[in-house]
Amino acid sequence: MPKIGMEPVRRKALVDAALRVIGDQGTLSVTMSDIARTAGVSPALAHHYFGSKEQLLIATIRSLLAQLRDDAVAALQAAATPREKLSALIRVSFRAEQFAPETIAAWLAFYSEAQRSEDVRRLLVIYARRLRSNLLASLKSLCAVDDAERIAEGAAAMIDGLYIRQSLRSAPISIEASIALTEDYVTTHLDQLYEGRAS
Amino acid sequence: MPKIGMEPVRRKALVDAALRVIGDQGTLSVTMSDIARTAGVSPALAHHYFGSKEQLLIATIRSLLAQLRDDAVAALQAAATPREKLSALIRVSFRAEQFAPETIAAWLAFYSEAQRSEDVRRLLVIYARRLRSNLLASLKSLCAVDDAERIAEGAAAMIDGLYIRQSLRSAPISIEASIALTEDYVTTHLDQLYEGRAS
DNA sequence: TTTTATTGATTGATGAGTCAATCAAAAATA
DNA sequence: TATTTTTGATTGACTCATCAATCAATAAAA
Repeated sequence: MPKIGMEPVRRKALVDAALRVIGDQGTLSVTMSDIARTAGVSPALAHHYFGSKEQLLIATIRSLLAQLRDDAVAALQAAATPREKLSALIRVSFRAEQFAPETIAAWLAFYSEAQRSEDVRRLLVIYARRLRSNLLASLKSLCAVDDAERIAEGAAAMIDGLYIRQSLRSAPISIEASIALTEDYVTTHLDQLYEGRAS
Repeated sequence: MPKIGMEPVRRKALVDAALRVIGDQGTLSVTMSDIARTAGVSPALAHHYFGSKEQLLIATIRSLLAQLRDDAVAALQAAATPREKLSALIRVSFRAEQFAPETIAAWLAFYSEAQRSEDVRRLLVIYARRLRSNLLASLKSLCAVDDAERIAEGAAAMIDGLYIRQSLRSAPISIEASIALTEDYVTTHLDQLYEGRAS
């Protein structure tokens, strides 16, 4: 079997397998054996290519993040006006794929891991910053900078919060409802800036 | 040493120790030894009183929840009007103690565990429902029921989201800022219902 | 003496990481 | 073309550490 140039193929297979296994089990306490089996290779090979479980996990988060970034970039390009870009960002966050129970479970596991691993934390901070700054960029065209910052912070928090609530699967809020709630937040706060000027 | 009537004392000590250790390490993958040592007893005693690690963890979540409930009840009683009750609920959620990094780390760990343990999930659902219904009760006095439901959902999501973002400790939003953001959300949405009636 | 509290010692399971050995494609050589 | 050498890919078997859970034994109250 050994053909040459297997490395990239195996790396990708292992990363994909890791994401699937983590999502299914809802924890980072999955075994290298589980991941390797899902990828169709031996545990030893996983160690051969990634050196340690920690490194494989980090590569897995990176992959998730890259995917999210690509989606956001594409969505932003397809949108013309700042207001449309805002909506596009919100919609991307709640994509069916992103909002799938297994994906959410994986995110939660990573957040929890970030309490221990500085590397993981740094990666998640990148995600948080990116969401915030993407929102901010569009908002700045629509209102004053300090208002924009406040609204971006609020919208980002609401998006993350809807994720968490989704993870409990109790009275699950639909994707559309989540989008509507976030859109409503942004719209209402933008409108408010140009209507009432009382205290 | 063996004095009689130790059981409740030890149970409490173990639960408190569990919460502290979990908060410090940011994971439920703490050892019974760690917890027992922190509580000043042997690991065997922890098993004696709780039967298993799982049971000790469940008792720990229950304790966190009970504390939160008591705080909420007290805060609600001290508030007179529905609008004041709303503010009180928001403030309780962001109490310094609740918002401490270790407490947040513990919450995250429990959310992650809820993906696996039905018992844990059920307890967290109780928390989510309670927050939502507390908010709802006050909101119903201030606006139409369907608006109240929407606003309660949004406020609850924002509170949870601010927690998550706090857990990353990047550009940490202060307690006051978190309260202000949530208050602003509620206020703006309530006001909006009585001002603009355009599309 | 009986009961309750408590622990040290032990067990059994699990899982990360290592390593020497194997296998087959590719490259070099005849 | 046929043969040998080299090298990347791959794994089974093993080590070492960790940890939950058990249990028999001890000590102090009642």
